[in-house]
Parts: sequence; structure tokens; C-alpha cells
Amino acid sequence: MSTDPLPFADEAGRPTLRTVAEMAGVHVSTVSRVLAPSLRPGVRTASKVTTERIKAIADSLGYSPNPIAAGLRTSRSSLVGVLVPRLTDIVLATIYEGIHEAARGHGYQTFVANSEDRQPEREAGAEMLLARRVDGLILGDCTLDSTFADSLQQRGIPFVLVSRRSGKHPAVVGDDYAGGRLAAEHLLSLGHTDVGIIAGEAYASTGVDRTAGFVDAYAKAGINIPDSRIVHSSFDVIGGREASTRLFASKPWPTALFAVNDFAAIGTFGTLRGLGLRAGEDIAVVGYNDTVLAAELPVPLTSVHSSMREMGEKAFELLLSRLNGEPVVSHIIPPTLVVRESSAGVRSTLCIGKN
Amino acid sequence: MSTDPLPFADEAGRPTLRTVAEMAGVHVSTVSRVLAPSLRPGVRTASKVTTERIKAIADSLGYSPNPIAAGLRTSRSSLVGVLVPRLTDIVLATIYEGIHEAARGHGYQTFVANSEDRQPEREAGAEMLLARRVDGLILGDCTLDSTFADSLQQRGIPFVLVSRRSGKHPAVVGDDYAGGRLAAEHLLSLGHTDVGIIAGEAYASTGVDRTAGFVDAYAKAGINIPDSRIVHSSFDVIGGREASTRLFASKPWPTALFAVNDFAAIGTFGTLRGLGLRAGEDIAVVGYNDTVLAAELPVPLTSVHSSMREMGEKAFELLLSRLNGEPVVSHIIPPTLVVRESSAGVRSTLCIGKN
DNA sequence: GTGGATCACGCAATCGTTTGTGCAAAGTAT
DNA sequence: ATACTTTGCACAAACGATTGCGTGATCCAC
Repeated sequence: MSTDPLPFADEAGRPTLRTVAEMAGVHVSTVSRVLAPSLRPGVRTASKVTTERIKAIADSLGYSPNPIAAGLRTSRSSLVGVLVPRLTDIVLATIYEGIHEAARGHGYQTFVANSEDRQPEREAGAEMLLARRVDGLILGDCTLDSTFADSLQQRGIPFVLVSRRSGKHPAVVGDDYAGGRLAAEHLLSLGHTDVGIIAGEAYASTGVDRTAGFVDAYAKAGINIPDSRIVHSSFDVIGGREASTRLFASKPWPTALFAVNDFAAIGTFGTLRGLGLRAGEDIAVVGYNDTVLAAELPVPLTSVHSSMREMGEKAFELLLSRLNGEPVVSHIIPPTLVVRESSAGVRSTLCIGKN
Repeated sequence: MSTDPLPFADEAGRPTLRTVAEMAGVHVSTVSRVLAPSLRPGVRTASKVTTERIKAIADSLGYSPNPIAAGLRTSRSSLVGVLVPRLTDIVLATIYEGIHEAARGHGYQTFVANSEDRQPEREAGAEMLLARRVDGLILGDCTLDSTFADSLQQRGIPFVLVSRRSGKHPAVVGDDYAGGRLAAEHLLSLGHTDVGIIAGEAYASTGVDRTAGFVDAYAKAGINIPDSRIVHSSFDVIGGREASTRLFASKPWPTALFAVNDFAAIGTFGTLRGLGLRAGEDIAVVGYNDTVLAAELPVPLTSVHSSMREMGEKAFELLLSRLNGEPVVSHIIPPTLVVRESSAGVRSTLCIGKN
């Protein structure tokens, strides 16, 4: 079944550069130059005929270069590290898939670590990735207040941010402010003057900017949203449930809800139901991210669509530019509003009657 | 701000073994033996005093070994590759988190690749991971029919399966057959005799076993579930919607639904709603996996709980045993049923009236 | 046909660790 | 004191790839 053991193969029996060189009757350095042509100018290649022969032999042997050995020599790993709060958050998982795909397309692989959105884990995760000698970092868990990104920059580590912005560091984010405004204008057009906001974590630019865009759009329409109508929360179902419970602790109830995250929006459904309110009938609910679930819920959820996959892809490309020493410019992806039944027909007057 | 450049540091300015050796006035080999003590018998270590001194210097320098260089020498990478259909599936993401955590606890890191449940991507992903010289593989996307695992075994590559079983290969899975039976017994106890099954992909043992357990439990109760009531689907919301649409294409309608995946169960909600049926009132719905969403949905979803995180952890431990040459025994995790409103009060008689 | 440029390739050092072997110094037994 | 074991460390050879430099051979112009 198995072929004869190759000469000069590695421990696992894989052909090495030497195997190919020996079979082609040339020196390993020639093989290396043929198989991993340096991009730099002034490097001389082999003749056409030798090149073809070497490539043919490498192909027939199924040679694949040992990235560990190459990495040792070049001190480049073709690896990028990705730090996310958690992969079980579908938003981050989708962004990560985008990063992963773009990286693959450029000969890179990705390494991911969860930070749980906690500083010790964040630092430990980054150090772990750096210990693995990643070429650069993509941070999906940056906080507004933290100096973590600053310290990375001081250390000269190439990185970009994704999803959340922080300071002036290069980042690929959605236009969260505009997204918040879209949600606000939609609810304003339906006549809602008393709205509640499930605002997400106060340290994440996503929630903060979406909330700001929403509040400002209301202000522009002459409506002030009091602080009591803005409740922070985690970006998940539990967070939405808890925040909405607080929002509905006393009357009058708002006639519409804006949650800065679809899962938080889903979390409000339980609360509403407990109060005898039906989303999409008695109260309007708008989420954010337009995750795959939004359209398929029992009550399809109106949501601000952000291209998460694209965000991941762009983030990798931005990091790649940075690694190549090219100028980097932050990228902002415009959102769109997808109106569905959770808000479509819920005009404010209907709700006011209920209260 | 920054300290003086270290002598014999690497390109990025990190201290190397040589830096430590030079400062301690000993040879690098001594430092290596102190800092990375070999487990093998017969290796001689340094004296207590030298050991302490070296460790102190390494600590103060913040030395961290270069895994690339170590990997080149030992041809071990302390890396395990994980192959999943997709990380945006929260079930796999949770399993992956479990793997990741367990790996970290043992000094390993993980590399993940998506296979999209397609054979070419599966092979490409595995080859990529192997090219990166992972020490072993954890496959979360094995199919029942495929010979992929067989071929890996023939090549002598250490691997274990997780979530899905295939052949006799070592695996960590939930007891899907028992889980299907739990769901069936619950619905039987509510008097449902005409049930539909959203069975998942025909190539995945999870869906197949859950369905078999369910069908067999019904058979035991003297009720035969016809093939027309068993519809295959993808393991996501869309799959649930499509499958349920087919199930309800003609009357009589089933009075209960068992979906082998929570997301597929959620997908049925849209269909049911379109037909004027309300899950938890007119029809009973049972899902599988008890994902975080299940409890928080507008209609909380009855679901079979499987410990996905634990599954991931155990899978890593199993792989570790295999890597250490210890005997490996497959592990089966028992499921439990969590009853919620989507089925709790839906007795069959109520539904029959509707039909 | 000679000088110089260019081409095609080999040589050898190197990346940072690990580990088999060698060898003094110290310890132990006689 | 001699012989013999143990201890504590240094030496050097790997691991597989990359790359600056050197060197013969070939080519072109004159």
C-alpha cells in the first residue's frame, strides 16, 4: 500500500526540501528558491527547465514546506492572532469566519483566543498569541477606556481592531452611529416618542455609538430620551432579559425598544411576554446585526444589518497592509435597516392606548 | 521608557535561551534543561542553586520559549487541529470552546478550520492543519458514510472524533439515541401519536441517532412513525423552516414536532406561525442541545440538554491520551430533558381538535 | 579572442531549541 | 591513597528551511 520510505524525509515520513533536492540532483537552496520564490528584487532564480523539473518532483512527492522550519529562519509565521470576547457569540464567530477566509486566501492562518471581555484574559490571550509568534493581531474585544491597544502599539506589535473602535487605532467597524440613527428614524416614523434602549456594555464602542446615534436622532426630532430609558446590558439573551426587566419595572412603559444586539432583543421577548405584551403588536422591537435568526423568529425581528463577514475580511486586509508596511486607513461599513414584523405595524397610538 | 536592548535577543527583541545563558554564565543547554525539563528518565538536571538562579533570571527577563524553534527540534508543535463544519453554529462553537480551554490547561493551543461539511473543504482543511504540523486532530464534522477517518488512521495520524461518531474510531459524543428516546417519551406522555421529525442531515450521526432513538421509543409504544413524517434538513434555522414547510404541506398535520437541533426547532416557528399554529399552544415542539437561546425565546423551547462544553473538554483529553500512547476509550455523555412551554401544556387532544 | 556582464547554481551560515555524549570535579567505597 | 560512581555542566549536532555570497559557465560586444 504505502510507498517506499523516502530518502531524507522527516520523522513523520514527509518529504523535505532535501528529499526533493536529492531527487532532482540539485542543492536544497535551489529547490528553496524555486518553491518559495522570494519577492525581493535581486534574487536570482533557476533556469526554466530546472524550475519545471523541481516543481514536478515536488508535486509528485506531495511536498509541502514545513512552516515551522521556515518560520524559525524568517521569523515570520504566516499566522495572525485573533482575540474575541467569545466565539459562542454568533456576531464574533461570523466576523472571525471572515477573517479566517481572507487570511486563507493570502496564505495566512489564524489563531483565535477568547478574552471573555475581561482584562486578565485579554492580556493572557494576547501574550499566548505573541508567544506563538503571530505576525500580527486582530482585536475584536477592544474597550473604549482601556490602554491595552496603546500598550501594544508601544511595543511595536502590528495590530488592527475589528467591530469595536478605540482611540485612533486602525479599525474596521460598522457605522454604528449611523445604524443607531436608522433605527431611531424608523421608530420616529412610526410615531414612537417614548422608547427604551438596551444599550449593551458601556465599555464597547458598538453599543455606545449605536445608542448615541439613536439618541441624537431623537434629539434632532425634538425628543429627549431620559437616562432612565437607557439601560446597559451584556450582548446576549440574558442581558436583554435583565435590561428589559428593569425598563419595565414601572409605568409608563415605553412603546418601543431598541436593542443594540439581536440576542439582547430576543431576550426582551421573554420579559414582554411575561407582561402580557406582544412584540410586533403591542410594542415595537428593533435589534442590531441582522443575524440569521432575526428573520426566522416566531416574530421576525426588525434589525440593523451590518456586514459582519465583510468586516472580518476587511480587517484582515487592513492588517496585511500594515504588515507589508503599506499605509493603513480605517474602514467603516455602512449599515442598512431591515424592517420586519417586530416593528413594522406597531404605531405608537396603538400602544399608548394600552398604557 | 524601554530597557536597553538585550544581548543575543531575537529579531523582535525578545530574550532567547542564549540571553538567559549569557546572563547566568552557563551554557544554553543548561538553561534549556532547567526551563524545559524533559520528562524522560535519565536526563540529568542542574544543581538546585543553578536552577534557582536561572529561573530567576528568566523570570526577570520575561523569557518565553520560542515554540517555533522548539517545534523544529522536537517535531512536536503542542498544537491540535480542530475541524468543524462551521463556527457560526453555536453548538460547534461551544464544543470548540471546551476543546480550547482543556487544551490551554495542558499547554496546548488549538487551530481551527471550517469544513462547511463538504468533502473537499474537509480534506483541504485537514491538510492545512497537518501542514502546520499539528500533533493531532479533533474532527467535529465526521460523516457516517465517509472513509475520511479511515484514511487518516491509515496514515497514522492521531485523531479523535467529537459530537459525531463514525465507525469504531475513538469519539466523544452525547448519547443521541437516548436523547431521542427522552424526547419521544415526553411527547408520548402528552398523548401525541402523530409526530413529525426534523431529522437533520442524513450523513451526521447526531441527527440519525436522535431520530432512531425517537422512532424506536415510539415503536416500543406501538406507534409506527411513517417515513413521510421524517424530513431531513440542515442543522440551522433555514433547515428547520424548509423541513417544517414540507411536513405541513398536506393534512392531517402532526400534533407535535421533534427537531434534532434547537435552531431547526426555531426555524419551525416561522412556518407554524404562517399556518396559524402557535408553538406551545396548538402544537408541541421539542428541540435538541438546550442552547442558551432555548430558555429565552418568546415561547421557551423544550430541549434535550447535552453538555457541549464538556464534550469538547473530554475530546481533548481523549486526544491527549492518544498522543501519550495511553489507551483510549470513547466517551458517551448522557443527555437530560428540559421541559419548557413549547411542549409542556400541549396535550394531543387539544391539537386534534384543530386538525 | 578577450573583457566584462549575466546566468544558474552550490556553499555554508543561520534562526532558537533540544538532547546525546563527554569530561572534569566531587563524592563514595575500599 | 586508589578506583569507581555520581554530579553538574559544556560541547556540538541536529531539526528544515532561507539567503548572502561565491564561482564556474555562458553570452554579448568589440
